[in-house]
Amino acid sequence: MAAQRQPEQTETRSAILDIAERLVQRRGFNGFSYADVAAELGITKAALHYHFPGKAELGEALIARYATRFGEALEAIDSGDKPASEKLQAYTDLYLTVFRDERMCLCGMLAAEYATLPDGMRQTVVRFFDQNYAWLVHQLETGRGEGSIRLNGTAEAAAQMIVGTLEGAMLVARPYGDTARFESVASLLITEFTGSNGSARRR
Amino acid sequence: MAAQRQPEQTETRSAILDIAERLVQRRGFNGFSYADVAAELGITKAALHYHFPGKAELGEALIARYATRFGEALEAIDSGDKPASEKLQAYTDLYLTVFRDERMCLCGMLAAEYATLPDGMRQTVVRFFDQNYAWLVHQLETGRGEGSIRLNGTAEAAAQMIVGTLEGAMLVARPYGDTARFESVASLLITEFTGSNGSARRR
DNA sequence: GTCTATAACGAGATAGAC
DNA sequence: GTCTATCTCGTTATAGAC
Repeated sequence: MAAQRQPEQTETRSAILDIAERLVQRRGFNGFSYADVAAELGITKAALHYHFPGKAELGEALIARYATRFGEALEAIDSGDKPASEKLQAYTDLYLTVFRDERMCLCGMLAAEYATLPDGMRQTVVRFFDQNYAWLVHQLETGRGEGSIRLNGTAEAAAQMIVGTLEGAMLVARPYGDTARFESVASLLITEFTGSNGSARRR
Repeated sequence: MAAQRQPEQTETRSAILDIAERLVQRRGFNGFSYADVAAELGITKAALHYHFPGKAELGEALIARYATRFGEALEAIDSGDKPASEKLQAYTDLYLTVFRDERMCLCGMLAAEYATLPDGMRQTVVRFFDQNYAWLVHQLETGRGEGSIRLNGTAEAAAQMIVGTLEGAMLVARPYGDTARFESVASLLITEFTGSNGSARRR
């Protein structure tokens, strides 16, 4: 079990993705350039084009990796033996971690820029959200069954509200750079669907 | 009462703002250019620079006008003799109108691009959100007093949740171009704070 | 895999005529 | 106020050497 990496996942390739990911999450897909990535990594722009022929391909690879990792995080949450309400809390913590690093959710950022994205990236963004909705619907329905989750409408509508609220809370808290702003919204959201406010609020 | 316009508000100037506003709301501040505006208006880029010396000044004027109009809409809602719960419903309808025109809220879009904005624009964006929070806090506290609004936490936290949820609902519904997605989230939000779902949902 | 060099284009901006 | 002409710079991308 020596190899931890996938074939074709060179270190340079993943270093490029790391840097580009942070730049997109902070500045947007239209707010960064190959030159930014190259400078930070200490190689030339031409070398970048070897790994990713164009910005569109880089963008798609970015979303694909992000979705894979997010999916793994969701699986990890789901595998625990906890009530759905606590899994929902863990879900909101994923967003909190992103916000704390002064980033926007990658796909939230790309949703804003959606009209300017190449076609391949658009489809990949939609798949990311679909993945989130499917996971949440499963948790919400499970939670409704076990009594840890309270729903006023369909699980689908609730899932859309959860994703929308978390993405929006990140978005509007960004100009204030204020984690407490994000956390208080997340806390209200948890309260809405569980009747309690999770473990976050103390006073 | 002949003049309806402000001094210095020429028709060209406001036509530029109209076009640029729509472009920013659909494509983002980093996703449009002077050339786009000029082409659509049928003048040259140089003429644009006469009205707005640089993109930063155009951007600031854009937000300032947007905030003024939004403020007028809020005043109009507030002046009606209705319970706060209905004023909150009217508030969500403002967002719905924007979404129906395939636009993002101007300042929601700019919040995503916040890290790349010139300083003057940043401050103007923050003022827009502060204006919204102040109006909502007033409505929520009034509504709590008259019994039409139910709050689980502070009015400030609720105001942040409302803005966050509406901005986020617009954001994540954009890739799907689906008004129903936005509406169902807005409806759940209204339910959360009033106990009823407003006038929107029928089945 | 990474480099130098350069092409090709678009963006924001300015000068000066009309 | 709007134009033509031009400038400078940044961005994406390619060719070909090492």
